[in-house]
Amino acid sequence: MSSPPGRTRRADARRSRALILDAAIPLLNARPEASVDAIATAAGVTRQTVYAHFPSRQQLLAAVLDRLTEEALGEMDAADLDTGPAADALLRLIDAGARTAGRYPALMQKLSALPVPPGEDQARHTAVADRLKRVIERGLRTGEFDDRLPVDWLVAATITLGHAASEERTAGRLSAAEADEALRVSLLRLLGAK
Amino acid sequence: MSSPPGRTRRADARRSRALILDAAIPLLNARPEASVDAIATAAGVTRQTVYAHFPSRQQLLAAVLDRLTEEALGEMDAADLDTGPAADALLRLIDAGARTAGRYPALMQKLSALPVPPGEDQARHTAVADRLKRVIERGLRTGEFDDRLPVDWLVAATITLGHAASEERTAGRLSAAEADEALRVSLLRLLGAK
DNA sequence: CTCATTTCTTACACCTTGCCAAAGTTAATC
DNA sequence: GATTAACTTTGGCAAGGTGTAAGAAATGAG
Repeated sequence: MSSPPGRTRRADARRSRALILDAAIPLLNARPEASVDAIATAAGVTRQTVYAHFPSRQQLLAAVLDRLTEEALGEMDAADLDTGPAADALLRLIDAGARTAGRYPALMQKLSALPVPPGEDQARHTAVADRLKRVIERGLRTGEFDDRLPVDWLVAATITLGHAASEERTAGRLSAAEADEALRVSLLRLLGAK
Repeated sequence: MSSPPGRTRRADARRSRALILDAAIPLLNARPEASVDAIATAAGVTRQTVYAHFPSRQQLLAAVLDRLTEEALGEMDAADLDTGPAADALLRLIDAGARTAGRYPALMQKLSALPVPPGEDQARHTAVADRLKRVIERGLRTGEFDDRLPVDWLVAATITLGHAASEERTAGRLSAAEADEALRVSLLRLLGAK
């Protein structure tokens, strides 16, 4: 799987794994039903090599999701979250996440329907949500946000509104500017800002 | 598909179609990857009969989605939407929709990842969203809601918040009462209710 | 009752997932 | 640099799913 205890894998193994994921992401985004064989071919590798790294198709998809999550986290951490008004930090955070997710819309759609291994999802959810949570909690502490709703709900609602705005934009029902503005106003209202 | 021009189909054909959909819904909800053959068997029918009614697996799933949408619309129309405060009507509406969708959580998850035939989705989206839109527009006219955001965005945001509350509840992160309350407060804030 | 529609049976071609074993290659280690 | 273990490839197999087809049997409509 991702990291069997601590063993050091050979260089070509790591490279193959990376090649597979690198090829899988754009391919699955273009054609979400792409077969394992198609992914292997796109990666310049044999199907059996894929199975050497990922026990099943689903675990491959899970690894793809992990990769994308890391990518998003990278962009998120580039936005400094402890500076300035919590509302602004929140918007920067949402924007960073949306930017990554927006790069692979079809893929995100597919991955969202993945079976949820109870423990594992927690980690991914936490990784993204915790950053959001920290910012929201800062806003609550400083009185910038209203604390009459549970923090975890505010986190979930913020994420889902971010998704919605992203979708309205890619569906062409809102321009990029309109979507940004709608999301901004909506979040401020939701959080009972100021 | 649903209604080839206007021909009158034989009684047993209509019955078979209904049997298939009736069987497909609970089966797919329990096991979203169920094969066409499994669905046919559950319906007491042959696989070829299924293919006689639905050209492909995906079109069968689309028909299932249509069926569920009708079901939800039925419950939605049972709640009278033109009476009392728009906010209350909105909550009744959301609740009706959530009740239907909540009956088949796994299935909804799967169906949400269906390929979207551009024209066709419009009809379904409109059917549900229009009812929401009408209520929201009433609230805007009466000044009950704030009109500084596009109506269509408010509709989309309302739907997505409804989904989120539903998920938080089924995931056990919020009790039913907490979810209701969180959704109520959030919607009122989002809509800028006075 | 007759006929057209619908269903059932049987069958086929094709694709995908997973698995296995043996033979080749490549990188790590001494 | 040679040895050894890890990794990849080649080739192949079984199970199961989708989609299509043709003829026989059943069933509803007129």
